[in-house]
Amino acid sequence: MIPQKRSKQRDAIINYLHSTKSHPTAEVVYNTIKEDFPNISLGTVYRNLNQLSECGTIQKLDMGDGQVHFDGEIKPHNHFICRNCNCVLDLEMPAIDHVNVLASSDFDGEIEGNVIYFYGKCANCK
Amino acid sequence: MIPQKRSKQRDAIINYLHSTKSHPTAEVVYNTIKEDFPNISLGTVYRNLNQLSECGTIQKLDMGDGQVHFDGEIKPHNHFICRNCNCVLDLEMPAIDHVNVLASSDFDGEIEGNVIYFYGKCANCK
DNA sequence: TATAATAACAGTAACGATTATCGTTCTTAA
DNA sequence: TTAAGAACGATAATCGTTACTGTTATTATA
Repeated sequence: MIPQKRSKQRDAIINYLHSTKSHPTAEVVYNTIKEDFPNISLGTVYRNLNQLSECGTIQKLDMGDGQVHFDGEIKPHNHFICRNCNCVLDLEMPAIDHVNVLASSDFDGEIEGNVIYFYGKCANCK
Repeated sequence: MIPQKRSKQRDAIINYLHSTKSHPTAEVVYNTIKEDFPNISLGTVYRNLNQLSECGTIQKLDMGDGQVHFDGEIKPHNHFICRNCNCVLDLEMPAIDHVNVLASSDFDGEIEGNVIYFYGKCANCK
């Protein structure tokens, strides 16, 4: 689960994700890291992305476009997906926790959290 | 896009989805319909599920478990996913549209809608 | 009711994203 | 410095889904 030995490849992946506000797929991460590590394997990228998201260093985003995206920003925030260009943007907004209370009325289980995705047109596509 | 000829297979898929409150995957739909149509093809199930969700007869749900789920209930409602048993439940609650306004402040694009998934423990797993 | 056009089918191959395997290389504690 | 084994690169396998192809079923029209 938690990495036990350091590796240059993993460091590079973390650095890249912390340096960008985009929300790259594994493929994009792979192609980017490849510039510095021409021999890196796609499997290595997947293994590290999964490991890092399991231990909370990065965030895994599934927004329904058939590919998982990764986000170096781990403080809670919401995401916007453009229906036109499919770009993914962070939304700066207060945590929306009160909807959990709304959802809890008339529900017998226990609601621990929520994930909200917003859809529409980004500034460029509007 | 819109079906032009009727088929028993498609009717069976619609009936099944309208008769259950579960949110089956294509695989589950396939195995269920197979009881009445032993020769039905998985491709037929996928083709019809996609067609039906395109024309609004059913709803497509991507909840981040790697498989798409389908929902015969098309009036807007939210979903709950149990972190323990992975079941998917409908949440009876008012539409949560005001969060779009919250999200729109400080955002230059245009927000058209949102999808909220709630996570936690269902009544059985609590 | 019979016919003809073609939508929808079953079977299966192909695809794309992701995961698993395996022998080799690198990291790190002793 | 060394040895254990974590992490790697290369590649095969898996899984969900889509595309293709020849056949069957639906339906508008005669």
